[in-house]
Amino acid sequence: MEKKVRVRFAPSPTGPLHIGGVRTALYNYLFAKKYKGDFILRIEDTDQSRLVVGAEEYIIESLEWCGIKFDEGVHIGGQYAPYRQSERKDIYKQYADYLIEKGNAYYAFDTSEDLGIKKKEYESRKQTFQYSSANRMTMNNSLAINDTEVKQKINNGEPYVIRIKIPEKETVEVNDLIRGKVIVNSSQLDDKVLFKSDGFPTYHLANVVDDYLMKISHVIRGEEWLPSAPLHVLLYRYLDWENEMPLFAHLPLLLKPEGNGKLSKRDGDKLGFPVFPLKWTDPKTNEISSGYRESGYFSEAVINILALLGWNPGTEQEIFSMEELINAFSLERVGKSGSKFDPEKAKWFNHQYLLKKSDDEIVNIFAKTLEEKDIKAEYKYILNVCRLVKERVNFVSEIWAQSYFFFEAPKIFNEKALKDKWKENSSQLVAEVKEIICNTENFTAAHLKETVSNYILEKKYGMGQVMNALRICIIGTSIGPDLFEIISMLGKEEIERRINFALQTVNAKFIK
RNA sequence: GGCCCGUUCGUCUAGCUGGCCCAGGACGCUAGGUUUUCAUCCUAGAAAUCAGGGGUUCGAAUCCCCUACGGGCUACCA
Repeated sequence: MEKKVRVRFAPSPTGPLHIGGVRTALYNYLFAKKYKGDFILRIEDTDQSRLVVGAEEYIIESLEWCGIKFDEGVHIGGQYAPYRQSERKDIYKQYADYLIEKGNAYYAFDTSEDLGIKKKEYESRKQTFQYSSANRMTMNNSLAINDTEVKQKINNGEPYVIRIKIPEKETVEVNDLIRGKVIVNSSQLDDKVLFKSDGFPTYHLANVVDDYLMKISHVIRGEEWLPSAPLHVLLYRYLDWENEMPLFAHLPLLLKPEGNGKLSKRDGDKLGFPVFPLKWTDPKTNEISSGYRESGYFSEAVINILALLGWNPGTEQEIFSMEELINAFSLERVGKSGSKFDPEKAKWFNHQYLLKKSDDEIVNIFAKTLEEKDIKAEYKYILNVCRLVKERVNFVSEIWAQSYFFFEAPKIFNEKALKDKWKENSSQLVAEVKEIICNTENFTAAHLKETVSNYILEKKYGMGQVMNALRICIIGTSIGPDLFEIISMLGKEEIERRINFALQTVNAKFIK
C-alpha cells in the first residue's frame, strides 16, 4: 500500500514569513490536499538566539489569511505533538548518541576561537577550512584523542558538539522530484554539527528526526536546501531509516525583480511592493513593513499569483480558486528556474478577483473608507456606487478616488478638463440641459438619457460637446462612469445646485 | 575559491518522449474600434537569432559536450 501523504511546512520563527515562504507553504498544502494527505505546521526554533517575538503568531495568522489550513501543528496539536522543536528538545540527543555509538558521529571540543583561527589560517592560504576527513584528526575531537581523555572532558563539563563523520569518498545520491538525480561525492561534504553545545540539535538532525517520527512522506522545501540534502540522506542511512526516507522536492527560489538574489525578509518595502503577506512591525526597531492584506490585496489573488510563480497547469487557465489549484497541482509541473515577482501582474490579478467579488463584499470594505471620512450614506447608495466604479479599479482602496463626487460636490474644477472640453458656448448648453433635467419627472438613468439625448439631437448639438461640459459641472472633472447614472443617483436638487455653482464659478473664471 | 542548481519575449510562462515552432498564451506596452469622458471591453501590433559555441541527426528550443552568465550553499542559522 502507498504511504499516506504527509507533508510539513517548517519555518523558523526568526521574523515574518515572506511571500516565498508562503509559496512554499502553499505548494505543500496543494500537494497534501491533492492526495488527500495531511499538512503539518512544525516550528523549527532550535536556534534560541534568533527567536523573534511574535514571529510564530505572525506565521500562523498569515497562512490563515491565505486560506492555507493545517491538519496538525503547533497551534492545533495532533497525534505527533509537540510540534515545536524546542519542546521536543529531549528526544534528539538519543539519536546523536546512537550515531556516536555506531561510529557515524563524534564529539568535538574545538571552541569557536579555535575554529576561527583555523579559518583564518586557511584563508591566508586562499583555501577554505572545512571540518572534514581531511583534517579531523588534527582537531580537538573524540576521534583524535583517546577515550579516557574524552570521558574526562565530558565529566569535567567541557562544552562539546556532536559532528557527523562523513565518509571519505562515497557517492551520495539524492533523488529530487523536480530536478531528478543529483549526485554528490561525500568528499565535498563537511562534518556538520548535529548537536550543539547548548543542548539543541541543529536543523540537520532535528529535521531528519522529526520528519521520520512524524511520518513525513515528502519534503517540499526551497532550493537553498539542496546542497545539504545529501547530508540528510546520509543521516537517514545512519539512523537506519533509509527505507522510510521521505521523497525530496526542492523548489526554485523567488528572486528580486532587479534580477539578482533571492527574495529575503530584509527586503521589506524597498522593492516597491510588499514582500510580506501581513503588515509587520519589527519588535526591536519598530520598523514597519507593509503587507498584502493591508495594501488591499485579496488573499485569493495573492494565492493565485504565488501558485503561478514557478508552477503552471499546462493549460491557458490563469485564474484559479484554491479548489482548482488543488485539483490541478502537481510537482512535475513545477519549473526548475527561479522567478521574479511581477507587481504589475499582481495588480491585474487583484482586479480579476475584485470583479468576481460580490457587490456586498466590496461595499463592506469600502464602507470603512467612508466611515473614516465621516461620510454617511445609505447602503443601497454605496452599493450602486461600487457597482458603477468597480471595473475601473484594481483595489477597493482606489474606489474613493473614482467615486468621491457621489458623496461631495466639487469645489474646484479640473484645469485640464476645462481647457480641453470647455468651449465658448458650454455655459449656454449646460444651462439649457439643466432645464431639461430639472423638468424630468422620471429620474432613472435610462429615462434621463432618452430625454436629454432627444433634446440634444433635436437641437443638433454635439452629444460630446454637451455631455463633457455637463460632466465637468457635476463632478468637477472629465472622467468617470456614465453621467446619467450619476445624475440619477445624485437627484434633481443636488444636480441643480451643482450646475448653478459650477456655472457661476466657471463663468467668473472665464470673464477674468 | 570549491560544490550544487539553473538559462525561451521586459516579466510570468507553453514547449517535456526531437519534425505540427522562422516559437504559443498572459501581464505590461503601442495603435485602432466602441463610448458623453476616463476606465472596462473588442481587434490588431511590436516584443525571445530559444544565453553562446560545438556536436548527434535527414531534421534540435527540445538529446550530448564545452563556455559564459545568473542563483544557491559553503555557521555550534534555518
